[in-house]
Amino acid sequence: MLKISKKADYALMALQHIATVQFGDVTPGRVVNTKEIAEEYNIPLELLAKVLQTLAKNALIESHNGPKGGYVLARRAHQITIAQILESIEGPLGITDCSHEKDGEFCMQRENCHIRTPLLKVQDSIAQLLNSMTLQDMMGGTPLITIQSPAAQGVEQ
Amino acid sequence: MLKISKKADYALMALQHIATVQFGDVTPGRVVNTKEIAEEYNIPLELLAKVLQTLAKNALIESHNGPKGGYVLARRAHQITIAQILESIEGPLGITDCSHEKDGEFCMQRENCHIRTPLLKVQDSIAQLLNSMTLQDMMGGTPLITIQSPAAQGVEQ
DNA sequence: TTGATCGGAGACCATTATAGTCTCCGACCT
DNA sequence: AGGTCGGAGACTATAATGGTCTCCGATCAA
Repeated sequence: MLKISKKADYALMALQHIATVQFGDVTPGRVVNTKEIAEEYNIPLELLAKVLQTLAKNALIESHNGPKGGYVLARRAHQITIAQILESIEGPLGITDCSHEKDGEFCMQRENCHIRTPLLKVQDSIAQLLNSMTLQDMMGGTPLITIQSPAAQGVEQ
Repeated sequence: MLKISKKADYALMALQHIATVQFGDVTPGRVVNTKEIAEEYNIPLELLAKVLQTLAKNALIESHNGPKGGYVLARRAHQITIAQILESIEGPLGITDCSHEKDGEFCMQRENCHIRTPLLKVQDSIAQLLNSMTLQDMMGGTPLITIQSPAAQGVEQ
């Protein structure tokens, strides 16, 4: 459950790769093309192409046409959050169908629904988590954040 | 993205309802049948039936056959976590395909994959969150937990 | 200036997951 | 014994997913 799509997976791999190339020690600032990433990670070329195009449209990367073209990060790695990446590909975070109900839209359960509010809290927590992690956290072996939840203590599993 | 299924939604509503009836002030200990829940929340009866059967199989509720039959919580509300409910319906939490890879199974990207470890951390955090919330937290208007993540401060959105 | 190399964009397709329905069975209480 | 309940399975329609194919336009370098 709560699985992210392959496309989102590919997006993360690609951005991690671009970030590493761009801000690494070997060839800093180099432009990375789709084929290079596809081959490195065994991702279907054309599918990855669409993913990268989407990321470019969402201004996470910049595209350069023509020979020697490819992609470069649009911002520094620590300014690109995991949430932004995932949302670029999969759309806004929404635990439930009613997370983004417009005015006048109501799900069939709404009138008696008692779980909407708590679920939105859960969603907010996940959003916080995904917004607190950046591309930079996925580079190198830097230790990652762990969640401290007040209610977490004393809950046996 | 990261949406839970309708079935899982229905499971949460149903359990919240059963818990409220069972531990509420009005008719404590009463057995609740499928039809009652389906009508209260506008859930398709037969679909809800399957959901409740699954929950029973996973020992979250106990079923009683025959007239005057129905369901009762198998444990007290604070001993049933949101994680347990969701996993009963949707299977184990898994952000990525490779979350539950058995020995010898490898996704095509595995050999060069640099995002697996960080993603598993994210998954752990979400697991913690869902395990720290119980059915009881969904009853009444009790304020719910909020996540405190060390990296959360100073991250602009 | 022309051609190979890149991204941009769209239609298209197969497979799977989801949401929901229908039918029949067996347990049980009265 | 009959009506009320859950148990279980097959079945279907629709949508999302993952992936492919084709054509276009930009661009650099020979």
